[in-house]
Amino acid sequence: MSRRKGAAAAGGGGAGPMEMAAMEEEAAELRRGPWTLEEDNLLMSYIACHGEGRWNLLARCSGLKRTGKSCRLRWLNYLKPDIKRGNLTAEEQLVILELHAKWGNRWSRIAQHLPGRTDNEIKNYWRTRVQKQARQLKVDANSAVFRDAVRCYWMPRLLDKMSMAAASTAAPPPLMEQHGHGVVTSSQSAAIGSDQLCCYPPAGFDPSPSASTSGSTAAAALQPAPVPCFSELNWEDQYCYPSGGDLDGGAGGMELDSAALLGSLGLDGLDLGPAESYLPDATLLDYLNYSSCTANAMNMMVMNGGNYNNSYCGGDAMVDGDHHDPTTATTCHAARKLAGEWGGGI
DNA sequence: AAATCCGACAACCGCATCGGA
DNA sequence: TTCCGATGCGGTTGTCGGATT
Repeated sequence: MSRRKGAAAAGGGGAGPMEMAAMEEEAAELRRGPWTLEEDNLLMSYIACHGEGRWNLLARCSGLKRTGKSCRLRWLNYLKPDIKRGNLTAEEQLVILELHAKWGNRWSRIAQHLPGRTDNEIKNYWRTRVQKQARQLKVDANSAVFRDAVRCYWMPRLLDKMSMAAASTAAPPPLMEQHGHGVVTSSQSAAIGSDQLCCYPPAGFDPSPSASTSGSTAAAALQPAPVPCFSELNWEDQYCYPSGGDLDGGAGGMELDSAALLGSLGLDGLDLGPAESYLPDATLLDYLNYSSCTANAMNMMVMNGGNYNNSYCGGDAMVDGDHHDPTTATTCHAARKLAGEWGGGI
């Protein structure tokens, strides 16, 4: 990189020799690069006395040999007391993915919806992790194909994590909140490591724009180890109970405990009506083999205003005779019901 | 153990916008 | 209305530390 030498480069035309000399002298004194502890303390104590703003004045009067811009950035991105540090939670990642799909690279706007996070941090997250996934898929991070991949495979995995974190801590599950901007997550803090992104498509995903849903070439490119899906965590142990018949009507099987499932989703008391009115017929094996995720279905439905995308799983779960997941079906049904109760304006 | 690679993030830069004189 | 300094925003790069060879 051919980086310009600080403010010295800004000293363009119009200035006389004396002024130029003064500017060069000033520029020569300006510090660049990483901030020291002393500089941080100086900046913090100045702001404690005089408040934020007027950064150029601050830079001149505080004794810091930094530009006003540099001071502002250091304060906003690092020193400000309400800055939240550490890995982005699954929920925060979800918000970023959703809002970026909506607004694009409007980092500061996105940051406004993530208290304690800076636009710089979000931007870095996007560039280092999200774009990496796009590169592995060999698609543009801003392309519709990649957005679909994010929505259909990445977001559900994040929602899985949220569900799993909720289950492991016995804390209340994610509650969907209705915000003006769209998504919507609770305040869980399921912090995950930077290496734990889970964005892998199922077999059959092909990112090429002209491709159909078969013949995956990109699945192998997405390397993060799959995180166990909600449905892989013996959901039938949690939300089913022994009954005289399978869900498909066979003998000696399990029946879905809708109340328990809805309770896990924070939707206690939601009246779904009779299960047979929306649950499909299928064998338990079908359910176990079907890697759709209950909480995902719920959240995705809510995010999409009840218009669940069949390419994911919900539509199939409701109508496809080969693949059924009663938990998904239940939550899809619940989401549609909620969408209706909320006036469809989710 | 040393060299190299790579990811994460702090920091800088240029440009756009805003607001006051 | 215009000018100009201050501020905000997004793109890009430098640096550091851990992982890998």
